[in-house]
Amino acid sequence: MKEHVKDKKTAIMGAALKLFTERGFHGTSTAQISKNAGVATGTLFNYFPTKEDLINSLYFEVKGNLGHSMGVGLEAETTFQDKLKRIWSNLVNWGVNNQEEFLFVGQFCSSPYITKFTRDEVMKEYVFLHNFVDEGIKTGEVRDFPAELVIAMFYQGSREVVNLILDSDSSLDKNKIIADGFQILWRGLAKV
Amino acid sequence: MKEHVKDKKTAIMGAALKLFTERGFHGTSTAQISKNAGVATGTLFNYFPTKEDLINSLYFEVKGNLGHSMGVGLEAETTFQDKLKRIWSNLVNWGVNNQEEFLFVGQFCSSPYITKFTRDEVMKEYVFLHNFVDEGIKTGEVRDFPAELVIAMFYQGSREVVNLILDSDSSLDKNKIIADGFQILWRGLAKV
Amino acid sequence: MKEHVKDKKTAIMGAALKLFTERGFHGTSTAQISKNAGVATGTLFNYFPTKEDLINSLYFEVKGNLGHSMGVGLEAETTFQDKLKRIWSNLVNWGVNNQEEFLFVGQFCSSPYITKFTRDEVMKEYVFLHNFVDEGIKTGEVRDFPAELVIAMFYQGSREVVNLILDSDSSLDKNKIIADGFQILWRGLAKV
Amino acid sequence: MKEHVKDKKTAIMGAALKLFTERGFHGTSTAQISKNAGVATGTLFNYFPTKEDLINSLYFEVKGNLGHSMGVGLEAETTFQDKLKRIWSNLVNWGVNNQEEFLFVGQFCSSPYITKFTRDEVMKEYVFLHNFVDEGIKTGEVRDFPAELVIAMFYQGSREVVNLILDSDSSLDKNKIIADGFQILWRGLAKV
DNA sequence: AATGAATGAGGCTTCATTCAT
DNA sequence: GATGAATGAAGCCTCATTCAT
Repeated sequence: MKEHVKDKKTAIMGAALKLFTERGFHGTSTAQISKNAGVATGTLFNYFPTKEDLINSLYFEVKGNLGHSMGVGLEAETTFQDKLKRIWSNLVNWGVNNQEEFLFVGQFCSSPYITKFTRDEVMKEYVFLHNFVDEGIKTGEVRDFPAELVIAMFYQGSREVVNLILDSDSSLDKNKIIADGFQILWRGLAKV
Repeated sequence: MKEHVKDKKTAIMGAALKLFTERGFHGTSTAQISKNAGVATGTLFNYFPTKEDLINSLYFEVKGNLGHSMGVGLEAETTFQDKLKRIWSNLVNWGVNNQEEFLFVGQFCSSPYITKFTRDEVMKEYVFLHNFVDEGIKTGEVRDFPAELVIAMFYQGSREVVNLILDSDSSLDKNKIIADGFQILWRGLAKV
Repeated sequence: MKEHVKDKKTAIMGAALKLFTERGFHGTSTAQISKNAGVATGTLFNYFPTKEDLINSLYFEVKGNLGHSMGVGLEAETTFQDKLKRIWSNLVNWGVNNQEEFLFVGQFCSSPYITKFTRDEVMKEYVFLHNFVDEGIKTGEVRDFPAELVIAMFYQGSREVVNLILDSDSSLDKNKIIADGFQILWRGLAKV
Repeated sequence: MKEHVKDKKTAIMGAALKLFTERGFHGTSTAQISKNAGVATGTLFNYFPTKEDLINSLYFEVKGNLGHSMGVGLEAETTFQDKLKRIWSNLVNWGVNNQEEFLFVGQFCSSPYITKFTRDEVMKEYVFLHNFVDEGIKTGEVRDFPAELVIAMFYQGSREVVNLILDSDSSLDKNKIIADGFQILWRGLAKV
């Protein structure tokens, strides 16, 4: 029974993810979402009181998921550079392997439909990245730039690499771009 | 007479710029735009047959404007690095001085409401940036990375710097961030 | 349950019939129809995706209904003349007893809002009249005129009789006009 | 100058005739009429204070024109039958030679946009037809049917003949249909 | 008389949400 | 919980008409 319930909820979120990404928030009707999810129009509102609740739940889940992926396998790395590189490739690979989620996050990260509450809640997953970079600056591995600047260029840099890989016109090798991108950043950031 | 006409059109585009940026395309009604522009609902449609025509005209104008600004004062610079730095600060300063335009472009550059035609038309302004970077790679000023990657990191990097400057929480010095940002990139890109 | 549904649909079609006939297609707003039918504005579109779909459904139903009525009781008649007379009075009586439908058909039979598809679909009901007249000409009951001409004069003749009967100014006896009208036609058409 | 004025007015009425017939009253915008007439939107309202005024003027002119044509050459005929036949072919030929006017009259003769005033005004042209038929009944040339019935079948009969001739699918000879149609009617109406 | 930009009421249709089954 | 018909506010766009030039 619990399974059954989860099925419908998952189906709704899946359909919403796809449609919101393709057509935007107002461009997608709850009826379309229900239809794509294979449930009745009323059912959606059993799980999400409001269309905005739905997109906020979705954003929370997807961005949280990204936050988790970011840190996977970090303990296996020893040097600061290797750890940072691992985070970098985790970010890029998540985007490449979860294309819809990647586009969704990019599109709605600064959307007015995502409440400040959701945004703040999600940020908690990213504290560790801030701490990690701060640490790097303190220990001198990274040159003395404002931490926000470093994080922003790092995070958006990884997104650009994903875009390049996903861009069907481009025939570049995935792993090479990941490595090249990191090299640019690391040479730019590292001391010496 | 021509002035009068231009007034209304300009007022509509101005209101649309602000509202589209704040609330998205579907989140903004043509009635709101007309009201904010101080014209009747019907007047908007005298100038733009369709809401989509309006946003496309707007995008064309705004992004074209950005394209122009990018190259201003370039002839005063001599070295490749100085030229690139000038482009960088042109980009950042345009964003800081044209906040609404900056956010608008960021939000709608990959929106489905902007037609391929508009996008292609606008791209023409950016050919010179591609050529410039290609040249830099060929002459060895820039290390041998894929040009797309370099351009993407450069362009998006400049956008991140603008975001940081505009971010009211941040109390960082504008010129320092511009310089720091460029330094990170240049060290990452330049040969030796 | 089914009843309830049918109620609303029927109410909408009834209101549409009356209003379209009185004020024309563009002269009638969907809001007026909904209001007259006692349903919400949106409800109309649950049953008819489009205003044009509504008028086409209506035309199909009404003209089909007329087609059916035309042949009622035909088997009770023996001679060709009696059969034709029965069709004649069926046509007239249908018009007199279904005034709104009668006017509706007259007004929209050559309207651009009725699609060719609807028109063709409806025509199927009238094939039998064509065959019947053809037969009459072949057996010599009817003089050798083009069948189209005969049918047109017959069908439109019946319509004129209805108009005369409905015309409130006229104080003529209904059955007499029906008989007179048929007499004129029959004397005009019959051999000898 | 007077010519010039008449030119614009005529152009407007011509465009209106065509468009009203093709797309109906509400289906045609005054802007479309102006455009087709080659004048500015405002100009139309210099001649016709209202869209309804325009269609009423048009109806008055067109139907009056038909009324006139009906009686042309009547004095050349001697017998009642020949005179009636002349009216019949005048009616048919007017319709065939003035297709747009013919359709316009058919479409708007019972339209709510034509005021009772216009309708009555126009009727004056048709008094003579009534008198003519009355006379025929009184002298015994025509059998004793209600005059309204005779006129209705006569007038609508002529319209059906026009429809048949204009119907491109039909390959019937024009003059034969005119003669056949009259024969049907005359045999139906005439004493003996 | 001629023009056409401006107006704003009104038309068709969509859609988030409710609720009786 | 699940369903889907019903609702009516709100959205995009049209259009008859006015009026300053």
